[in-house]
Amino acid sequence: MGRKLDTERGCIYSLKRISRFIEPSLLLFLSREPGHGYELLEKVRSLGFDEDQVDVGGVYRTLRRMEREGLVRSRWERVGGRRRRVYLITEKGKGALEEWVQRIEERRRALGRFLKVYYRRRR
Amino acid sequence: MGRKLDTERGCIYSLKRISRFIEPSLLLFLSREPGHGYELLEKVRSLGFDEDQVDVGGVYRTLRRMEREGLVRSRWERVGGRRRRVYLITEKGKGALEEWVQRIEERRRALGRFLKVYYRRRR
DNA sequence: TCACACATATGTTTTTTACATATATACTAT
DNA sequence: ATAGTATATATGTAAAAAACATATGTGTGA
Repeated sequence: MGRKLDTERGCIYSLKRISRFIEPSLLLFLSREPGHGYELLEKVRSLGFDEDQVDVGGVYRTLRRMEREGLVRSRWERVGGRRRRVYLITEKGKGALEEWVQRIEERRRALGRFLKVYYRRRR
Repeated sequence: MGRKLDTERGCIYSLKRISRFIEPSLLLFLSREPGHGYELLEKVRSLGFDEDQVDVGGVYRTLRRMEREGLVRSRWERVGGRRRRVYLITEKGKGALEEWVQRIEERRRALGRFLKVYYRRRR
């Protein structure tokens, strides 16, 4: 999106994402069961972090990066002639998820503090 | 920081910030009362979004950008010989804050969904 | 006068995001 | 048949944001 495009779109304010959620979300779903990119994309979208759509390219790119870093492994699968790269979480990936969860709980509390300050006077 | 530096530091996992909180936090505090950068820096830090310290440069840069965008205005003040650039929120800035609050509430709910999925099976 | 807190700011590099584009197969309606 | 849509996996690139370093100057207290 970006400020430039916001203006082009005619939006008054340009609010961007408060992000970095693709990696933890992918690890989360992969910690439950193996999955492929397209499927994981839908699951990540279901969390609703993004008012728009989650970037498809971002999901695939993040999966490949996580594989390079040893957080996940992958293998090709063929389901009815359709090829899929199915990802599995590694032990290292599980450790990373645990850390993400701590981080996310912290972040959620911080957002709570933000809102507490916001609503302190009004309403 | 970044992945490279994480490795250099000897960290096992490289978790980065889930960010974009400086702008909304500055608007939040300025919606309560005018303030200058150094003071606002401390207030933003008090929200605890960041496990580390909030970037000083980021705060000042964001304030200047917001002024260019008309979200805040500023004037120099002299307090005991010490010069400060005091910022005030504008009507446009208040509008932007309202939108940020919506966004932040959404985001908080999304984090809640994330954690709900995480804790669904374990514990 | 030395250190430290207060105060503001910019330069630069790296990382992340956003958006566009490319490719290929399977299925579904016309 | 074939055109369109859903499934599926990527990469290229530009813009934005973040991280980190550095520069500068004043006030205050030891």
